[in-house]
Amino acid sequence: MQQIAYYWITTLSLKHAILVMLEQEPSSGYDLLRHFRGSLGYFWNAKHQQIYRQLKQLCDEQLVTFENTSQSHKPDKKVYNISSKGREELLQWLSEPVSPNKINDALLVKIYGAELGNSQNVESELKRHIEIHEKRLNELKTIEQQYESLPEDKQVANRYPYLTLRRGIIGEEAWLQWADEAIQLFKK
Amino acid sequence: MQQIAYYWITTLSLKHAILVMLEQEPSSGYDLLRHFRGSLGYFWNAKHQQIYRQLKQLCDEQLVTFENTSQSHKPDKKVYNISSKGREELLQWLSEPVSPNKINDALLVKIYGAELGNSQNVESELKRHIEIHEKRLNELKTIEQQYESLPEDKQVANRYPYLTLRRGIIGEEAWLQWADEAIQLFKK
DNA sequence: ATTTACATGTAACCTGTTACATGATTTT
DNA sequence: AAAATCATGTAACAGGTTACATGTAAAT
Repeated sequence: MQQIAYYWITTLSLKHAILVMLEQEPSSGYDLLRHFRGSLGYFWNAKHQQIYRQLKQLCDEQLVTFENTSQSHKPDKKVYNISSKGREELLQWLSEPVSPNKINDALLVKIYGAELGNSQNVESELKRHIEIHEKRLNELKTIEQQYESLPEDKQVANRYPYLTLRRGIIGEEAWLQWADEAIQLFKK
Repeated sequence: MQQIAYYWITTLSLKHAILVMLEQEPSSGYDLLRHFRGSLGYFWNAKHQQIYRQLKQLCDEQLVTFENTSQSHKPDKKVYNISSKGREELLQWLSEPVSPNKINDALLVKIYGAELGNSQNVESELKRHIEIHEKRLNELKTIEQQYESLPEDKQVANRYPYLTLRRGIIGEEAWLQWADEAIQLFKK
């Protein structure tokens, strides 16, 4: 069996993505949501319904605890903390292998089948995506500039998150480079 | 609402990926599975259980038809054909926008949290992934060489699938370029 | 002898999305 | 006045994974 080396590969990463964030600082579900929309969102996505459901499960498993916190001029919120059991779980997960990212890219399915339909539709769809990716690249580069203006000790402290940012930047640049090639082909 | 422009964006792409393949040639579930493991697999993945279930649904929706085919020295198989209703559905889908690819990358979650655990574990995990990506890049380049040795008319006929191949190659090269940066950082 | 390829499925479960639901405060 | 942000949830459904299930034929 070719796959035997991978049979113990772990999945369940929403759980661990949340634990990583809670390890950095106690957060409410809404805080986590914003985190997912910001930096983490470039490599892990989740909707609020998923986050709240997952937090409930994490409570049931005693991997996190929470406290109700009242705020002035804002609704109450539940602030979650990672527990020692949660920390153990996280360290265990960090030491295990993961399988490479699964890719399901509908735009490429469309391009693959572009011959069948109206290729102009596909071309304008491609252009729409180019705008989205350009915007995202600019956002990432802005974050990179902020990182580069940090004092050196803070840069060192954040070097691993910075690496994930670099992944985003390199990935988006490559995407746009490919899109250039694609546009050239559609022009022919 | 920022998202309002996208509210009619379609999903459901396993369905359409299968229809695209059936439009090219009638296939059994097993044929589709191999297709997903081969060229298409670099941007759309599905397990056999998912494919067989989806084919059943497509039958129920009358988007495909099938015939039982017996083969010598091999088990019987069901060969599926796209129906005219399926062709309509496919053309409709090709003309609609899709949302950009959702990314959920567990390796990046690990790197993001690398400070918390043993960074050597993360480094060796990264090296394992580098091997996988190098292997995949080589496979893609082999397919590209096959494409380049085709006569020009066949190259033109396959230019859209070729574009998806280019996406794979450029994407893998960028991934490996990033991994180089990452390895440099771990050495420090 | 063992593994890989061929070929198709069911059942249980986990993960992710969409729709529905509420309500205060702040900004435009 | 309308929209965005803050804040948390339920319910139904769709999409994807893992485990179970079976059996032949060809290749190593």
